[in-house]
Amino acid sequence: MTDDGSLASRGKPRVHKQTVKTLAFSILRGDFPAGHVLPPETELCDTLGISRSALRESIRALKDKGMLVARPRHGTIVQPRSAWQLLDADLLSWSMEIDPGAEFVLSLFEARQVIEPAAARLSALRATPDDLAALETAFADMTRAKAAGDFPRFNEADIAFHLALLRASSNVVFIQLSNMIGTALAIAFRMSIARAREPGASLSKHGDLITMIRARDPVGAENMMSRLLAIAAIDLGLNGGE
Amino acid sequence: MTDDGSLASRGKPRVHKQTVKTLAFSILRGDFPAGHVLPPETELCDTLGISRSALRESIRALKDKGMLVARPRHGTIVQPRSAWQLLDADLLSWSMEIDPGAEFVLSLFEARQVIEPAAARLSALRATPDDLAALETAFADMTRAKAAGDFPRFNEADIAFHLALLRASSNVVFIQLSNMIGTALAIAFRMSIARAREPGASLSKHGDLITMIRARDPVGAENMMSRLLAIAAIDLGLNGGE
DNA sequence: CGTCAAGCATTAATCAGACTAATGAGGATC
DNA sequence: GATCCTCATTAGTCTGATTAATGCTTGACG
Repeated sequence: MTDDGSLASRGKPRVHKQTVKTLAFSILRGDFPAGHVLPPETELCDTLGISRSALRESIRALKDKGMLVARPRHGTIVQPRSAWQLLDADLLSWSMEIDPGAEFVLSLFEARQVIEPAAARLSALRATPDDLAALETAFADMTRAKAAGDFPRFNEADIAFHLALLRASSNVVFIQLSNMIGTALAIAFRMSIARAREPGASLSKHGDLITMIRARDPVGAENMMSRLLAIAAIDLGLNGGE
Repeated sequence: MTDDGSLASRGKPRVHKQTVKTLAFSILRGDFPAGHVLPPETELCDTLGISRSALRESIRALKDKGMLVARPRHGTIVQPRSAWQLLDADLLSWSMEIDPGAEFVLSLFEARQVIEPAAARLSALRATPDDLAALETAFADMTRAKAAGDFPRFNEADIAFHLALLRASSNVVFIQLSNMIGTALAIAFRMSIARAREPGASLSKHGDLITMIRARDPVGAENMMSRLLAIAAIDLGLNGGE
């Protein structure tokens, strides 16, 4: 799921996976605009130099993501963006790799501002010792990475922290949105880099949040997370939504 | 996407789609517990009476949903629930059809309590005339259906209302969660039926919500939606989360 | 007896080509 | 002009053969 062919991710460059990415990128890049019918299967097989089974499995994947629809006699046609399942793990990472788009970035952050405080509240009510340990570990990694000036590693630990928080909420829906949150954080990091800002100004707040959760203070945890995200919003140059 | 073979949904009973459902149901029902390897492709083809291409496309779909993982020499193994992408449209409807599960239902409702008030707030800021018209139409349908005592139709209109609200928020992430919200509402409706309760006690609140949005009152809209959901929580016998 | 490497067997992944079915277009019929 | 029939196009399905990945067995070696 997380491995592409680009990085030598231990082993096996499956054909259809590569094809899926190729086709998806073509669509994302706009080579095939919405409503456009792409060439017949046999022709595409020729172009891509693969067999029909492999191509069909690739197309199946893209159909399940809402990017394509196939009908006999008509061909395979590209669906408008509105039909895509943008929260799909693959689609999310691809569109991030190409170009997230300002509107999408804003939507992601708005969603974080709503979901993460709620997750913090629930975590304060339900977090298990294991959950707290995961949060502590991530926080320790963040602290260490910042001290070392290793910002990529800091971002990684930051993401781990927020995902651990979602898991601690014990809410299945929130946990399922981990991909979205993780992607949003990765984008935020890249934007910070682009602006030559130092990320991690809110490090101490993360520690305070753990304290709140440990103290079983749902209101405090929720507020702390809101404040944390408000700082992040300023860092990103967003107005914060209010 | 939305059509199954069960209902005569205008035309074409595709083989692999039926197979996907069959396999998914077997897994959901627990015939194949997590970690279990299902029979080799050739054998499964025999059992199901289909060709390998069809079976393979079906398995691809389930792999993309996180339910299966295939490795040469080992076979295709069933993944634990934690690896499944539960917010996937198909998976959501299937697990609802089989058995939602109390924990999952609670998670869905908690997510609604967080997301929908926020969507209401954003709608008050951004709703276009078209969005308002969609809300009005859905509300009118609700009113009419309730007057006629047609509860299934009422539920349908209710879902349309909430989806229109998400769309009016202009937040891509919220819009993408339409499936989840719709499913949650459908479950809520079935639970109400099971308890022999009359749904729709909060009808007037929906109208008030439209008024708030029309008046561009974000705080009022958010509060109204929260109250509306609190009523729904009571109807469902949930404690409401606070 | 334990360790490691080569070969073997199993299974998914891929390829190749034919056949089937759905469906819109265009022509024949009235 | 409208209706029905035929046909061409394209995705869907089937069949079976080949390739590649990988755990397991086996046996050599220490």
